[in-house]
Amino acid sequence: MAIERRPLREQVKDELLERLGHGRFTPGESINEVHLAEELGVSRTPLREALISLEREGIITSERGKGFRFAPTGRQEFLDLTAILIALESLALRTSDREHLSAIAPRLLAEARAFSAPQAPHGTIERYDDAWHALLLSGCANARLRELIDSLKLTLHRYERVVVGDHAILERAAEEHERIAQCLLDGDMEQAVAALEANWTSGMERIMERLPAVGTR
Amino acid sequence: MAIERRPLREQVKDELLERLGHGRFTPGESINEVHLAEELGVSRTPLREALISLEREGIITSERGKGFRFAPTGRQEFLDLTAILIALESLALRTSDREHLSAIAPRLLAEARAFSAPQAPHGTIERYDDAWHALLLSGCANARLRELIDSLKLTLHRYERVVVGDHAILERAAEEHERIAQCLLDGDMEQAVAALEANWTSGMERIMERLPAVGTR
DNA sequence: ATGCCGAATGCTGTATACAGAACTCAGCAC
DNA sequence: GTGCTGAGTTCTGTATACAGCATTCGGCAT
Repeated sequence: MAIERRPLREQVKDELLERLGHGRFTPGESINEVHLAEELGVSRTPLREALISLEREGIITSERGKGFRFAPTGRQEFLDLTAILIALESLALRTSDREHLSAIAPRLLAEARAFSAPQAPHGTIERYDDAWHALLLSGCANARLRELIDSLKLTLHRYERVVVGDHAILERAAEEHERIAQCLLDGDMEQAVAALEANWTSGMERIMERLPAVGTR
Repeated sequence: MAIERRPLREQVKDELLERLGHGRFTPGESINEVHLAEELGVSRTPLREALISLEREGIITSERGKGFRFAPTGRQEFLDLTAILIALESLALRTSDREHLSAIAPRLLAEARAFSAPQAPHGTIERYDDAWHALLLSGCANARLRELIDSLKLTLHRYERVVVGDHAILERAAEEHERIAQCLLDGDMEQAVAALEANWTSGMERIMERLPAVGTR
């Protein structure tokens, strides 16, 4: 039955990410360890361990004597992160096993189309884009690269809140996904990579439009 | 006078990296927190914080109940890491400010040539390659990208020990650096990126030749 | 009213304490 | 001799304690 017994620090980390995704923390907000630990029902030790881990991921900042705070967001950082992720996902796709890609291409197409359909079941919506990309890169043998991409996506998620709930944007993404899948079906890697980059650029622009010009809250 | 008063956890982290670079730990080795903390003259708390930070960088692994150990190395992981770094440094170079590149190109050339010279002062040798690449990317405005590259290089350093002290290899690298600098002087970005990738590939091959086939110690 | 100073408070950074999991090894059955 | 078992030991994961820095706020001088 596999009783999952993970360290508290990891559970705390997940919980913090979850709350951040739901907007229960705001970027720049400073963290009171005692209060937060109490609220989470753990001691300061695993909380601090989780914070240090998140700090290395760039989601949290710390300053000697001042403690931790959620890293401020900014338009420039968003652009920077996006540029990195484009490069990494392109690499992952290019170096994926061709056979595996051919094998999953139909599924990639199907899932994109299923999502375009009027009412996708709720709950799957938020995760759709992530899930699709994860499937796309499931044939990437470079484990390190996959982990890195996942980690960076966590930091990008902080920006995606501005478009959460906007179905039109996700539909547009699904269309772009269809295009990528089609390229893979055709076995045209160059086009697939180009389409993937276009997908990223398009998503980036949608978010940029909605990010306040300065401060980015 | 700027008395540097950094948190112990960071000093510990640096010390561990230093020791790892000098081969005082071997990949796969497991860590006894009490002993190591004592040896470093700190308590377990900042040591564990340093270990958790290094874990996120991929230099250390942990398993619930078993504690921490230095992450095992492997030929495949080395290749994986190299592929990532090629992509990221290429990106960094391509997106660097052209004017800044023109400005530093002469220095890049000079440093590469100075190093090729018979006897470069000792101590500068080990850091030469890193320093040169850092200078090359000094015009990259993407701070996040620069941090990421630095972080990944730390993990690569674990593999470079096999060629440490081999001056021939560094001279070859210096020649490749000259080529890159020359491209930059000519303002030929495409060629510069290609030369940079060649530099990486070449270095990778030199190291691969010397990595034991299995286990990678 | 404004700005400086100092006590008081709160919070972080580090050390230590404690409970329970994992490992070790002697003893015993076979 | 080999394999199992269980007490003892070691170590980790988490909680708690403590010292010192940072911040706040009231009082005083200007």
